[in-house]
Amino acid sequence: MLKFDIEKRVGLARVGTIHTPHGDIKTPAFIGAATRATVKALTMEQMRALGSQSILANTYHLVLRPGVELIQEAGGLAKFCSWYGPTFTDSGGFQIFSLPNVKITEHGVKFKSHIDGAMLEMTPESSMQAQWAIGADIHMAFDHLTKSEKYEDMKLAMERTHAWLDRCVVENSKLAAEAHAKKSPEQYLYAIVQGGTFNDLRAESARYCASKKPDGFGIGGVFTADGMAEMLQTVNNVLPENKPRHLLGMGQEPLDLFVGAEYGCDTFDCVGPTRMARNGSLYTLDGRINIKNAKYKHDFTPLTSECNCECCKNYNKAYLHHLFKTDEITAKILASIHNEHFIVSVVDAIRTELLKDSFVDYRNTFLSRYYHN
RNA sequence: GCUGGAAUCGUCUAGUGGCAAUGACAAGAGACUGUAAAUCUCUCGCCUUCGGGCUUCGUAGGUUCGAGUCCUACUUCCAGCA
Repeated sequence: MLKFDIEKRVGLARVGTIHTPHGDIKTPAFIGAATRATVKALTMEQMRALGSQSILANTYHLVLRPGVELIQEAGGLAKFCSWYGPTFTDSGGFQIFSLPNVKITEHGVKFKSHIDGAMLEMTPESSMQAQWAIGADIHMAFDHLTKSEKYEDMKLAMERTHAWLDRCVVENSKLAAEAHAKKSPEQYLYAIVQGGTFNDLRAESARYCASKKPDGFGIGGVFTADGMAEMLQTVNNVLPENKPRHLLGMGQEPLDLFVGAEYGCDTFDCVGPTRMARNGSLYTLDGRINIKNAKYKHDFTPLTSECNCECCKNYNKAYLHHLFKTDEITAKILASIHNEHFIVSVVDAIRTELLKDSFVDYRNTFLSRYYHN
């Protein structure tokens, strides 16, 4: 069983530590999105230096390339990419949602590979097998997201997620027993709560997931902060307190992280910070700015004087503007260092402020300044 | 000097008688949430009440209902010959 210590509770919020075989995660924490075993534009050394505690890779993408066998040959995901710390994998469920040409049946999902067009099938069993082979510390159950906003569709997706969770749990036990026999490190399974924007479905999903007694929970299918507080209250009041909760995919907006942590989520992951960075949209305490805008051409001040990332400590906005306008690789690297550091730091600060009992003041001050415009 | 060829939005370019005129780049702005994203979208002659109006393809004339496109001269550039 995954060890999770909670040292402080403030309402639904908690400060804790997830103990994995490859190290601890002090929560709340932002997990870097390393979809293809890399956080785009960043080295693992840079990730460590900017304060990241853990990364999350994607099973679908790694199955396609380089293939699960190669990662096994390397000694698992962490060794393969030289991340000497805790790792997560997402199940591939999100790709049902994001890729065109997917065929969903009770058995599983048929994808058309976006690389060579080959038909591939992923099932709860095959996702579990792939995740065990990839060897991250924490795995996500294979779930079903839907683009539909209709209640009936959301209910069906949730029910399928539950049926698949049953199969994930069975397969996971089998694989865990095999690993245990071989004395290889333990790996853990998070069930994923679905239910969309419907709180009765969310509550039902949380109850169902909890009944399966997984090691932790992912909360999936969340796309905006609208209604998130209420939804998280519904879900996290049902989920057992003593297990970690990961809010899947949210964290592009600082608001997501404040609401997520306040209402009981422990970890977050999001591609937003690095994608924003590559596209020139950079976080400051006064909101995001587009560094490519002409007004920064002659601005020789740092992005923000209150940031101590490598980018802000050493470079100015005019230089970053120049790097973006000339499409230099360094632009994306520095911007990614900054944005990832910014978001990791926001969540770290939430942890600190919860411990100091000053969370609410911090949140109000931060958000009113950040969303001032 | 002669003989050819060329001149179109900031740049390169499409266009060989029929709607301010193609594409790329540059420029300006926007979007992005478990990454098919180093991506995508919009604007890009001037004015506009968004219906449209006005002025444009080196310069000046001409032919034509109509010219970036054909003709004449000039200017500039390129190539070859003197």
